[in-house]
Amino acid sequence: MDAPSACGAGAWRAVFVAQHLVAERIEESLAEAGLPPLSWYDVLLTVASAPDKRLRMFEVAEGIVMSRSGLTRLVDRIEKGGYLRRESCPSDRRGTHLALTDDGEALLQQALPVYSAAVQQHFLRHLGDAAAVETLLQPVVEAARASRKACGNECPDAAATAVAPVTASAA
Amino acid sequence: MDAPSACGAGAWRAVFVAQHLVAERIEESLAEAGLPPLSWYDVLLTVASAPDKRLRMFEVAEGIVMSRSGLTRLVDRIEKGGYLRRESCPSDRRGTHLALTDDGEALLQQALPVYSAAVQQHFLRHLGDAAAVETLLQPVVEAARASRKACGNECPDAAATAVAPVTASAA
DNA sequence: GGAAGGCAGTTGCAAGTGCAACCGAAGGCT
DNA sequence: AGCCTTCGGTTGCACTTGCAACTGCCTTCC
Repeated sequence: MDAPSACGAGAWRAVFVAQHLVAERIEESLAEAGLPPLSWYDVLLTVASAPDKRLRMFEVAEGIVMSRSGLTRLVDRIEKGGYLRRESCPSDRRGTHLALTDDGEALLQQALPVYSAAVQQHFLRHLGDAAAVETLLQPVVEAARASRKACGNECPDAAATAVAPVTASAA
Repeated sequence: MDAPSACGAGAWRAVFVAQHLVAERIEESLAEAGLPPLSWYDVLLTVASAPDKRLRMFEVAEGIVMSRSGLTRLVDRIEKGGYLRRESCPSDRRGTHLALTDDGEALLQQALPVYSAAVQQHFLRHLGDAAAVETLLQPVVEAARASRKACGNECPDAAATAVAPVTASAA
């Protein structure tokens, strides 16, 4: 009777559970080291890895999969901590550029070893083939991002497909 | 310069982002169908797949990776919706058994096609080898669960490391 | 040039979640 | 038996997040 797992939902559950558990463990490692929570590095690392070290709010929001309002508050906190700076965007006066402060760079230097070690210990260490996971999930991420934007308004074909029952579960 | 991805964190990012994006899309599919949010099915499916259709609170909390207090409130909501029933546990008077009501079973019958279709469309459809992902992540899940319990009480040496505050904010 | 519509970011508000503290019950120890 | 520790579940509280509404700016079209 366990159709869900039969139709491959087990893989989804695995991703779901693994993400929650590993995130939990990484948070714990960071907290133990007296460092800010994981979400801060999502932002800081995204900004740091930008070609010119500056990124728009919406670009970061997209990169870390967070709502814009959520990012506004998150950036408020990080900025108040002194690790991030809001700058006006010369090309678009609506926009805001995010840039790391010196403290922000220092924080990354301090946190990256902890972060990397946690990822290694709680994730990579137990993963047979990390590259395979990344490769397999890449299309999922891309499709979901595309579908996300498209559905910002609506998704006609997606909705159409959604009504179709899961054929695989017929097993 | 992208050390994080070099050290394999790319796979972690992929899992992180994929989970968030896919969960978002599934939530959307459920909402479009006028169905309750994903977290409800985490509970209902977990209970429904139990051998005797009954599960303790802590078992469910563990299965869906949620704090006990969080589950208490979540079960409050589902129970108030009429889909779940708290029963006293005969073997342990501290305990609470969760069981589906008839409406709960009906809800699952109604929701599973939508849920499965969403998983199919936003996840499996783009996944080359679902079984491989599940297999690769399984050890991660198990290790994280084990590590979770172990540190559930405390991690003395880790606490020692925690005394160092982040000095970078001294600017 | 001016109006209409869309986009970037922020704010009010409500919902969901975790931590710490608590209560009652179970199990171990003397 | 009685005490003490541990465990299961709930509650108070604070925090984070998303949605909807709003402001200001950009873009398009007349």
